[in-house]
This record gives sequence, C-alpha cells and structure tokens, in this order.
Amino acid sequence: MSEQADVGPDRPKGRGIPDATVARLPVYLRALLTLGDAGQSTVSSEELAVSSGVNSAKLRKDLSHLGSYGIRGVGYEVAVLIESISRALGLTQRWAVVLVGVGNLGRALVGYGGFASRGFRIAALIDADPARVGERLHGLAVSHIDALAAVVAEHQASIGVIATPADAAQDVCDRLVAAGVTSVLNFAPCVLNVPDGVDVRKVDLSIELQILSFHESRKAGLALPAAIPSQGPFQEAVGP
Amino acid sequence: MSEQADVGPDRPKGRGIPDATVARLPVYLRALLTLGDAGQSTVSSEELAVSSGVNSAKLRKDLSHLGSYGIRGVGYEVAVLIESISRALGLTQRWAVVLVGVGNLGRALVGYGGFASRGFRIAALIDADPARVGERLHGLAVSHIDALAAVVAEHQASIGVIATPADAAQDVCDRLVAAGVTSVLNFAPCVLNVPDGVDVRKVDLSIELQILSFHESRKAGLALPAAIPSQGPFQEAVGP
DNA sequence: TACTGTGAAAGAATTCACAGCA
DNA sequence: TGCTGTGAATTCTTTCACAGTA
Repeated sequence: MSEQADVGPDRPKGRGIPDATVARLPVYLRALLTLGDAGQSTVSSEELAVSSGVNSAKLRKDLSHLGSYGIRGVGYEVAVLIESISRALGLTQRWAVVLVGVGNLGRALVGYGGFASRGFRIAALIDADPARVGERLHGLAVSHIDALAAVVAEHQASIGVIATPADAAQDVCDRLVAAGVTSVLNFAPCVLNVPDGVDVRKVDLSIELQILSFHESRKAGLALPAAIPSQGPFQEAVGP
Repeated sequence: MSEQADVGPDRPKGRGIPDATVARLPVYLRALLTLGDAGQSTVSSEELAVSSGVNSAKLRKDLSHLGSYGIRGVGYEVAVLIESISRALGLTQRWAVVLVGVGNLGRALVGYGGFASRGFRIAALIDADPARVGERLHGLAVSHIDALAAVVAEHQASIGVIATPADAAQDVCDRLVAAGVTSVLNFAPCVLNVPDGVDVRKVDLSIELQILSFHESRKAGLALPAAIPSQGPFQEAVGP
C-alpha cells in the first residue's frame, strides 16, 4: 500500500524500498539493538540473518536498499546499521500515537513494551465509556472520544491505534482520519475503509489462529490421509 | 514456512493453496458470516471483495483454489462458501489452545473474541508466577508452567500462544514443542527458533508501528523534502 | 581470505481480460 | 445478460552465484 512514486527527489539512495523489505527492517533493528547491548560492534550478514530468522542473501539484499554500507571481508558496524535502519524507518523522530479503546486490550497495549521503544510515545488515551474517562493509566488520563479531534490536533498525532470492539472501529477510524491521523493500527476484528493516503495495518488474533489451523490440519492430514469425518457431500459437488 | 510438499495425496482439489490465499481466507470467512447473519444467501465476487477489502479478481482466484463453485451469472451461495472455507482452514474441528503468560496481554487475549469463534477453545492457562497460579479467568484456573507438558498432553493441545515477556519466550516455546505443540502464535517481541514441522506466527505491536512510521515519514518527506533535522553526519559516511 | 553487493534466474502473487456458462 | 473461472501477462519477491574489495 502506498508503495509507489518513482519520482525519487535528490535523496541519494534509500528510495523505493520494497514493502517486503520494510516489514523486515524492524526485525533487523531489534536484533542489532540486542547485539549492541551485548557489546558487539560488528556483525556479519550471516550472523545477523540467523538472529533475525532469515537467510543471509535476503538480509544483504534488504540492506542494499538502504544504501547501507558494510565492509567486505568484515561485516557491518552495528552502530552504523542501527542508525541507518532507524533513519530509513523514520524513527529519528518521535511519533505521537493516540490509543482509542481502553478495555482489556487497550490496557495491555499501554503497558506493553512496544511504545516505549524509541520512535513512539502515547500522546493520549481515548474511550467512549464515561466510566473510564478520567482514569489514569501509566500516568495518562483517559479522555472522552468527543475530545478526539482536539487531542489529535494538540499533540499533532499522526498515528492512531484502535483497540475498540469491532462495531465501533469504523466510526473511530473515520473520526481519527477526520482529525488528521494518516496511519492506523487496527486491533478490532474488521475491515476498515479509509481514503487514499491513509495507511492501515491490522493485527488480528483470530486470523492468525485460523492460519495456524490450516497448517495444523495439513499436518494432521498427512498422518491420516482420510481424516476429517466429513460433514456433507462436498466431493460430489466438485464433479469431474 | 512449511508450505511445500508437492506430494498431494488423493485429495481431488483444495491442495497446494498458496500462503497468500490462506492468509486471506479468514477475512472472507468473517465477511461471509456477517453477510449470513444479515440474512443474505448469495453474494457476488465483487460484493464479497469489497466487504473483505480486496479486489474481485484476487478473490475469485483465491476461491478457485478451494475448488469452490460459484454460479455464473449469480455469485456464490453464502452457506456453501462458509462451509468450504471452514473446511479448507481446518475449522471443522476444534483445536485446543494453551495460552502461556497471564499478564496484561494474556488476560486481554483470554477475553478477546478470537478464541470464542468456531474452531478454537482455550484448554489451559499457564504462568510461571506462583502468585498467579490458581487464579481463575473466564472459568479457567491458571496452572504452573511445570505442569505444561501434562496439560498439553491431557488436552491434546497442538496450538500454543505465547504472551510472556521476550526473555522467557524461547524457553516457553521449547517446552511447548517438547510437549507436542506444533503451532505457535508468538506475541513476545523476539524471534523464536523451532524445529522443522513446527509453524510459528508472530504478532508484534512495535514492528507494526515501525512499518507505519516508515510510511508516515515517506508522506511527510513528500511534503517537506529536506525534513528531518539530522542527528549526525550520516551522509558523509556514505561517500560518493 | 572472508565477506559484501548485486546482476540474473527462479519462483510467487497479482492483475488483466475474456471465454464460457447459468 | 451478468457473472464466474482461469490462462496469460505483469509485477513483486526470493534465491543463486559470483565479481569485487577491504
């Protein structure tokens, strides 16, 4: 989504990074931070690849998109790569994030490590339930949803996280977008419609479980070829 | 991962469904269940595609992998498609799921709708903290991690969900796998190593945020080409 | 020597566009 | 007529394999 624009301005390199690469850069970054904390100052593509759960050819190709320079015969400088990836991901600035929905999941997210990592700060917590408004979580007071536009404007938030029930999600999303948010992370189990220029990513427990279910049943199927009791005449419907 | 095996047994069709398709089937299924609840009995590829946030060509290609038969000139029967997708995903049986880690996130997951959906049941809750053992959540008592193998065996659980801190995750994963679990859903922010035959999927808040950050900074960059205050002499390091 | 960076080849996924059927 | 199912074309991603260099 939104990965086009061949118009690359002056920017020397780092342009046109493929989506698949972008999705892996955070993984490399985390591995690098761990290596750095452990005092390691250089790393080979093979070692970093193993730490990141990919193969080294893919890692090198990915890094080549950043115009990141390793040292042949040696590897990469950990600090240089951290800087380079952080910059590519736009983590050299701190994004203000607004979290909507302070139920169980929302609470868990507030406490979760993710935001603490460099690059993000929760600017505000929002909920529709008056009983929750005013409550303090990790030092932040919960605001009412009617204050959403004001809160987004105040903090110049461009990222919104939706942790509401599914039936509220589209409305919340619309309000976020109207208030100026241009990236949405959706934890509600539903599809969100947004105008062009707004990015949405979704995190969905039940979809992940269903994908695992598919692979599980494949494995089970290999063990006992004619498994599944069958629940209806599916075969006949297919025909010759 | 684990998507190979060209050895397709007898099974007439429904074999070799591409990963990308498998990842979308749950989305279609959800849309179909919603349509079904609303009393709709047939649906066109275009309508279902819109509800699912994809285009209709992709939808039809995806469904063609199931050998699922629509009716030309009309569309698909909602009930037939639901059955067909459920079967392809292995949701005609109920998988027992073991959830490890009953902190904020674990609690949120227990209450979350995902498990309630057909196809899954939480068989057990596990934690390492003695203070949490015995506690009841949604009618289930928390067991100690030392009982993990016994619990997995008792319930024949094949799916494990890890909602522990990152530093415990690999150990928990090893124990799950040793106990016989062959699919893992990992919420801990780290890479898990597993033997062949075990599938892992990860859900990672901070990775998702970082991907959004990338797109945000691209958008911002288009507006003001020479943005970012720069934090160090990166350009020079790159050289001509 | 040991490693990176990268063209070229292979493999997936997506999209197009239309034949064919209810 | 209006829709599905699908080959063919296209685009994206991964992998290979090796030239080049610190």
